[in-house]
Amino acid sequence: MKKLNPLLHQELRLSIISFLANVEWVEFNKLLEATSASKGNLSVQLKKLETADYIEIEKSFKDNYPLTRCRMTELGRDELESYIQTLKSMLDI
Amino acid sequence: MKKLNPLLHQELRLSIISFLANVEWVEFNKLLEATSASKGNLSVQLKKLETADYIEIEKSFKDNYPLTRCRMTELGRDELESYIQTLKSMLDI
DNA sequence: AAATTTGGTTTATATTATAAACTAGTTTAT
DNA sequence: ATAAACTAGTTTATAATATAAACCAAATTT
Repeated sequence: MKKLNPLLHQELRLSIISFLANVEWVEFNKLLEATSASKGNLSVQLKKLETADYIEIEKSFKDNYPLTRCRMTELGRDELESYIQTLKSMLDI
Repeated sequence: MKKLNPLLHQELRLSIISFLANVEWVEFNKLLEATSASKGNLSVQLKKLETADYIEIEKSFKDNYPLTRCRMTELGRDELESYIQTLKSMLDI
């Protein structure tokens, strides 16, 4: 039985990654809304995904305010695909 | 976005449940082999699943040794099905 | 110019997972 | 018959992880 990637096998990070899978650059606040996470938790989990190179984080300013955007990397996409395959075989779906 | 049942969204417990989904009564040692877990971890996670009534645990003796068998309950089966549906919608699969 | 809001980050705490240590007994070798 | 080794687990101490509360810097509103 193949092991589930523990970085992806966590609800918030999986929500983030599966959300990012369908779009390009997404703002922090958009993810906040999409995932219903707290800001602190979202910040921490985004950094973990970034550290693993599953997403990239780009910081800028918009209308004078800091603005953080994220998008998935190729590695992130590959790992998600692989995670899904593992799940499918585990669950027979 | 529906929440993933945290009792099932854990690798070992998910392995246990998805293994039990396809069989009837299974012995502790069989699960040990099927999941490659440590005995302690398996014992703990089985108890959690039993506490939630997702599985039942039956203790007996075989050839003088204690023997523990488990099987899934109807609730366990329902919750697994529901977990899979949530995952599918989350991951678009 | 004080109070509030925005857009986050850091960090302390709570939760969870895991493996090491233990229990209780059985079998085997001496 | 008794010590050593093994079976089949459980308990518990520690490690890892998740989460939210507290914080920060700057911008805006009053």
